[in-house]
Amino acid sequence: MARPRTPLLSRERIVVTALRLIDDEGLDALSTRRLATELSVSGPSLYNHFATKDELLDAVVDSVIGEVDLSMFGPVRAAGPAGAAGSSGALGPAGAVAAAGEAWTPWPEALRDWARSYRAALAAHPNIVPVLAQGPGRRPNALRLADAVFGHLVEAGWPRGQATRIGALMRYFVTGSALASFAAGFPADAEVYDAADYPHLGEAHRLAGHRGTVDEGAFETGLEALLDGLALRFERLAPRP
Amino acid sequence: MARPRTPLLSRERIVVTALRLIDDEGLDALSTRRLATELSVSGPSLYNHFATKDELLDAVVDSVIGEVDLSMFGPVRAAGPAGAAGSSGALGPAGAVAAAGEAWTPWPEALRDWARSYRAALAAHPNIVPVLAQGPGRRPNALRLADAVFGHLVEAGWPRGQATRIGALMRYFVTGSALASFAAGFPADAEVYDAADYPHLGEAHRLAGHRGTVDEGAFETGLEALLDGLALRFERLAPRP
DNA sequence: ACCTGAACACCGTTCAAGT
DNA sequence: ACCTGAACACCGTTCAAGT
Repeated sequence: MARPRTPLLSRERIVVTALRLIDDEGLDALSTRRLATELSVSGPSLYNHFATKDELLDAVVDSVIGEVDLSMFGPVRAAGPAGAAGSSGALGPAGAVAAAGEAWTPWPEALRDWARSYRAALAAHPNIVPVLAQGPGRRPNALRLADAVFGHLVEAGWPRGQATRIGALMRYFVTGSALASFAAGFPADAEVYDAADYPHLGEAHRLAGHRGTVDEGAFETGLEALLDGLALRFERLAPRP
Repeated sequence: MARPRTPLLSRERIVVTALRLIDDEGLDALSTRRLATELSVSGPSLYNHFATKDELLDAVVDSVIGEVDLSMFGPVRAAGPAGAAGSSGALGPAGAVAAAGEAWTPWPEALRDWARSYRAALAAHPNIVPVLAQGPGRRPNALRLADAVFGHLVEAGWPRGQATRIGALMRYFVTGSALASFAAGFPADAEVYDAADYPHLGEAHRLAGHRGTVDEGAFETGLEALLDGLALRFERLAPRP
């Protein structure tokens, strides 16, 4: 067949199919040959659209990050020619509000909403989290996310150094919670938990059955604890009369 | 040569060499053939000691978890015939103290010390964290860790459901922080951070250079925030007069 | 019991060849 | 420009053969 008049593949079709394969069968199931079969082409065809498998994985990861809601951090900058509506010079909340006519969300609330959306996006595709957790790299959506969080915290009054740390620690917590289910990590087989070896794990075999609620509860508890702890720190920073 | 009179391999030698390979060259560099070469044997020899590569990886992971300090949670139960000194039935701190003659560490302090040791052990081998984060499975050291944390929290007065969530959220945070450096995830190349696209990331190219302090600072900030937030919750739970 | 080489069904990637 | 088959240097694992 050689070259068809209308291309059989596109980057988007490849990315979507790769993500589905990773979701359904795990990261190890994604081989270039298997993916090509899934797309009804031969293996090397993929190299017309991605230079390496790593570049393909990068695109898959960024498509997942793109699902994270960032609207709580203020006006979304257009992907096209930026700068026109740019509030890049804004030094505080007042500036952002004035520029966009949008309500400015207090940082704890914004952080909470964002963390939930972030976790939801990642938890929908847990098998790819180890790749994504390696950092933003040069992926546009990941950089946009980092920019939005950092910018909002600084505009809210956090010193830049602290804002960096908060961005980091929030990512630690969210990626850690999305990487794997805590509950499902404990085998459902009761015989694993010999009372002589593990005196407190007598009920651990039930965890996997309550996977959803356990993990969700742990995430929410941790998120609230983090925000409470950060609020204490923020008050110490800028004491209110 | 066939079978030598003294075995060329042992599980421990294989595990140690595998971990070194993973640390030095990444998880992908660990192939059974490459590992065998490193051990001066042929590939299939490994299968006399581990049934599969996954079983080998499990052993490597558990050896890393074994480095985590659990002494702050009280007397270490002997690996041999347990039960003799067993405080398995202890319902509170007083019981543990009496049984072992050891000081009982308040839960926030114990949790802090443990989290630091946990992170240090994992951060020393970041390339294997994705494997380890999948949960304790049937690995003895991982189960021992879960047992110690949960047991201590319950003895400290946390309801069992809350204790489970705290164990989970602490693991989220620690594994997330050890999985990858936040700072190193941002390319050191300043040209990545176009001001039109990412107005707040103008200094992000400097992050990688301060990798150690940024990640350490973020971990410590997050840990203190978590503990502060949990302390608030604990007070609400059992209000002091 | 513990090691070997040969073999099987896989990998990621390159490249010349086709339209 | 975009697809193909053939080829290269790899994989994890099985198995019969050796001592």
